[in-house]
Amino acid sequence: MAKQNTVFKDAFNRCVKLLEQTPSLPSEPELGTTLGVSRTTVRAILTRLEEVGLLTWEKRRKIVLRKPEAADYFPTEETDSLSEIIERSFMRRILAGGAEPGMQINELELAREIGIGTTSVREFLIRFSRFGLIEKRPNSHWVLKGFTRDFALELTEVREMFELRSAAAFAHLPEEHPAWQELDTIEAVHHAILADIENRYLDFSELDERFHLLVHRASKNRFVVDFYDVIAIVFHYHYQWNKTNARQRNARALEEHLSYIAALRSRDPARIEKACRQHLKSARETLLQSIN
Amino acid sequence: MAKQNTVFKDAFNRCVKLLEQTPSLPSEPELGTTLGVSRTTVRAILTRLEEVGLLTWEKRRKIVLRKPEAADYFPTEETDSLSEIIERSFMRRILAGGAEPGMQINELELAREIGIGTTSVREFLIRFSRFGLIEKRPNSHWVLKGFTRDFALELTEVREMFELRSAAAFAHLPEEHPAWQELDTIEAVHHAILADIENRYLDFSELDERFHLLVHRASKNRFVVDFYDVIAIVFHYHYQWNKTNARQRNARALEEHLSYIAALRSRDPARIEKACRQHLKSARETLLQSIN
DNA sequence: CTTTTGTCTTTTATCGACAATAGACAGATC
DNA sequence: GATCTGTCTATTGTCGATAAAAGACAAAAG
Repeated sequence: MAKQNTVFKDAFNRCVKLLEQTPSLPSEPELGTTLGVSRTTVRAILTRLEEVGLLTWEKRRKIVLRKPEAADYFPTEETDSLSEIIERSFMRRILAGGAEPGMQINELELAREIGIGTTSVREFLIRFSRFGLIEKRPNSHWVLKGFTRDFALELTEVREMFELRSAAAFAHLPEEHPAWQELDTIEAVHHAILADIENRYLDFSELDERFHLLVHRASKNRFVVDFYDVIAIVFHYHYQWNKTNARQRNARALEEHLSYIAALRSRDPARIEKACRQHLKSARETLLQSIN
Repeated sequence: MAKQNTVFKDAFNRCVKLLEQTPSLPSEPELGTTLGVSRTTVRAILTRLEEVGLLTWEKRRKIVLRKPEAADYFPTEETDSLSEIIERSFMRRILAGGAEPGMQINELELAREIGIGTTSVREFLIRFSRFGLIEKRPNSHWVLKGFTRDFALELTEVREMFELRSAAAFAHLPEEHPAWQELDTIEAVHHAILADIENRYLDFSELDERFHLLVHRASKNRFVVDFYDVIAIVFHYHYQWNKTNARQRNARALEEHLSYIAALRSRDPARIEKACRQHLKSARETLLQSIN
């Protein structure tokens, strides 16, 4: 194949879910906006909906014929984009598998293992290289630098620099800035998770990312915001593969976030710095623990 | 063609230059190390040297037959790697040419214009995206964010954070660390250029990069060091296309560097910070001037 | 026994091709 | 007259193929 049709399949699935609620569908451009795809893809979706007997479609008349069933959806494995597949596969190798620092990375081997072309692997590695975990030797292989203690320390050093500055900038956002409202929402989710911590402690990972990204955005600096990608990916996979004491750790982090949020709202620089440092310190310790 | 043989051509040229001085050549592995290429390429070079009548080559006997002439070298246009060509071409478009922020970037068009395949352009854009000047819309075009005032301010903000910290770390390098010796060398070059500033002021650009990179390396943080790439590329092209008052600006920067170097050598934190801030401030002003 | 050379295999860099997806434009419909 | 649909074109994402370059290994030379 020349190109995966994951955009189509993913949008199709989301459209079927939409179908469960409405008896008909809006116009093609509107549906395109809702699903975040082009009209070409919308039309492909409509064609298929008709084929599987979920819809009658004639120009503007789009009438739902029956309730969607589980079998109508594409399997979730088929809706992941190629780069997501490569990323997961690669991160598993270097975080979970016994991948030692200094190891060579072979494009061809990786491609064959995942069952894709070399171009995609190359592009992934180039994109991934900005995370500082791998390095290219021109005309030769990539070298795995590894998820080492040094890596974690360098990462957190920059993170702390950036986040302290962003947190300070947050206090100066005007009252009407949407970030304050998002902060309220995020705080509410914190309380909700804490209230049912036993069952929901795994929801923390996503919330953590949402909160810190909000803080980083206050810096209004693209390099600071972009750097948060590096932090996010590391913590994301770290949470995924290291679940010892997760409940306890997450509960503690949630409490720290709440103090941090309260400090931000007070707009008191000293208090903000204190709460921020406190949380960053325990985040660093958590990360370091998982390495040694 | 599948691959440019620029590695061969460039190494060949460097080898011919080597030939001007010695009557014979060392072993294949040694020559490979000197030129920074593999033995395969070394043998290709030797083969061609023999073909053009510069060398007799039989096993270990490699005897130079005549002095190289200008015609023996490959033209310099042919020794630039593809990514260098793309980079220059692209930077000219966005810095020199009238490229407005928000403009779309078309891979195919770029490729045709430069006369290369789309894959190379794509890979270049992916690598280049970390400089924060362009942004990808998945399944669609790239957007030029442009070399704007905001860009320059965000860049220098991070630069100042990183460099102040690196400069402070420099003071703690042990006496025997090679950086101190490199600092001496760099200082000497400063004096040399200043002594003949009228003719050599354009040498500043390269020296500037060498000096600041040395400072950033003292941070021992890969993210800090990697970020210097962004600064370097921006200043590099900035120096290249904005030469108004260059002599005067560079002379001033050289003087600032000298104070900065003296401060580093004093290991006095307050003095280092002052000299560093002073220089960063005027570097920022220079950059901003060139934008508006 | 260390280094060099001859030979061979593996890997990277780059290209062109093509399906998926985006997007443009004119005529049709409200 | 604004929005929608039908149709067509342009661009992106991915693949396999191939020359350039790296690199492995054994035999030869010091």
